[in-house]
Amino acid sequence: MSASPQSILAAARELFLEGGAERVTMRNVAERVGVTATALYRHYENREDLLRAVVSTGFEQFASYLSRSLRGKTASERLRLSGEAYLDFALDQPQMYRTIFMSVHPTGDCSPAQVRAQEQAEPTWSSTFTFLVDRVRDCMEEGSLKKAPARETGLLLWVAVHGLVSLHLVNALGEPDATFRRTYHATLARIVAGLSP
Amino acid sequence: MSASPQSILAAARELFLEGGAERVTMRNVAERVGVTATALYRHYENREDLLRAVVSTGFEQFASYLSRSLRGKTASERLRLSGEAYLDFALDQPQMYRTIFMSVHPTGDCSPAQVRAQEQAEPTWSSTFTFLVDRVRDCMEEGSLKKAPARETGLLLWVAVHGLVSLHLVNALGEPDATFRRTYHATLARIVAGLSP
DNA sequence: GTCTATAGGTGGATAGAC
DNA sequence: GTCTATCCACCTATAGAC
Repeated sequence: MSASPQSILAAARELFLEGGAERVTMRNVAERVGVTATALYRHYENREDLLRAVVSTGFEQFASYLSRSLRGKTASERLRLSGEAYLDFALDQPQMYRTIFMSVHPTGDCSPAQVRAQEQAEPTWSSTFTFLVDRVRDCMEEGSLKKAPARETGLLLWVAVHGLVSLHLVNALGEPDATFRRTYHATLARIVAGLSP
Repeated sequence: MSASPQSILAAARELFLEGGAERVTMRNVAERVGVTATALYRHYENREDLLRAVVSTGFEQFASYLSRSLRGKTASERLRLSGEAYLDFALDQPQMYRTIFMSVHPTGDCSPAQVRAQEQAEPTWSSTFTFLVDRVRDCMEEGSLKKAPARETGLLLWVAVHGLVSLHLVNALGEPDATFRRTYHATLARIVAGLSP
């Protein structure tokens, strides 16, 4: 059996999507690849290193989901598509969403693992926020949103979107995905209505 | 040394507030109480039992925070105080907030631990939601909120409040508590403005 | 009620043979 | 590159002496 970094990463990713980070143990990954645990250390320094690679793929995927929304022809269409992309990612990859947006990434200097996790996570948060603010600004220039500080409006939208998604992902709303999509759309529509001219 | 159920629970609670459930191990608790781990089994059946007791205190505390808001004299004052109580709880007991509102409690029948956790959690979610909806209905009758389906408006407010709090608790907003309080108030004010007559 | 001793489990990581 | 053998750390939980 030959184990490439790619095959190892793929196995680790599978396990992660199935059951989150805790499921990604050297032993579990090795078993799925078809080698022993020690073999993995030829390709990844340690578990933390492997886990970081897994989460990296998640960050990239999230960014690619969001960027799809730029294909919209009008500013308000692009904003709508952003909301859609955000929802799609959360429902397609709930474990990734939890890791990126629902896990603690401390501010203070802590363990090296957490410091590195934050270095990855922070750009994702701030670029998510920035992306939304840009969509909002476009809409304000286009006239489809009331003029207001774009950062405040962007935050308001992010908070609503994340609030909905994260409550759904812990089953606090008690809705299946399909029903939740309607709740999501309806709630956002009401919020956007309050921000429209 | 004598170890009462209370002293054990207190130690477990301390550890939980410091570092979440994972820190609550029989060994850690025992060390803090001043006995050996095996002694704990005289007072709690097992770790799950002890952890459940810890989380129970959190649920009760959350309920007591919320109920304080009923002292407000007008409906809109009570709604405002509810938002304040929610924020206070989240900032006072972030680990508890995470456990109650940011941890997965699966819908399907899973391990006994998760089933029991859900039995505890679900009433808390739905009673939180119901509590908010009641405040909203009061406000609508009072005329301080536009007439609309109270459940939808209540959900909208819960989503906003939880979105703000949970992003703050994972440090996604990069604000210290004091600054965040202002962001919280400002954002909610804008949302409520959109719902006012 | 609390102790010591102990069983049995999961997981990360290394040394050295092949 | 991968294996076996092994060590270490940490956890839950029980049996039986005191």
